[in-house]
Amino acid sequence: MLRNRVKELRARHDFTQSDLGKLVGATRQTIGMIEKGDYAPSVLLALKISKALRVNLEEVFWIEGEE
Amino acid sequence: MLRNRVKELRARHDFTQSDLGKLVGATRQTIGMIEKGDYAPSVLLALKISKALRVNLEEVFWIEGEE
DNA sequence: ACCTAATGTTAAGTATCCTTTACAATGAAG
DNA sequence: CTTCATTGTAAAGGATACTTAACATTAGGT
Repeated sequence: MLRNRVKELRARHDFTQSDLGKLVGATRQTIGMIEKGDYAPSVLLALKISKALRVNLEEVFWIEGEE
Repeated sequence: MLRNRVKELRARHDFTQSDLGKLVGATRQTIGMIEKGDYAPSVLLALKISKALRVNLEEVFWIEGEE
């Protein structure tokens, strides 16, 4: 349902999962799970992630199948 | 921490809490709680809400105190 | 071959979201 | 004043997010 580009955008900044986790106040496991698509983060964490990756939230997270 | 303009934007569309809830697949109570700031929705629900309100997610939800 | 950083992946537990049900408060319309 | 739609609120429970801890795998550097 929810898709994301966290892994791609994180790599673009040369952040490790740990780096990004620290930047947004989450664990590396949480980042890993989100990248894998295992679960959808809260909007709070999603906002922090998109801010850390310097893009709009919709460029990181979007609903699969929307037009 | 998380602030939002759901109530204001919902009124602008003449949606009741029930209307918006049905549009996004949530209950009116959930919408009410979000408007009240009682909790931060999932990014999935937040995306659906911003889509129903026809604005970018960041125009509906934002982190208090960011520059 | 060894060491280390990074990632993958599980399991268990805590925290938070979200629903269902229920009842109260408000306000507009008759 | 009554009726109805809307909203506020709260408790209980189910679903999901997130953490901590642990161990495995991969890749690079020495």
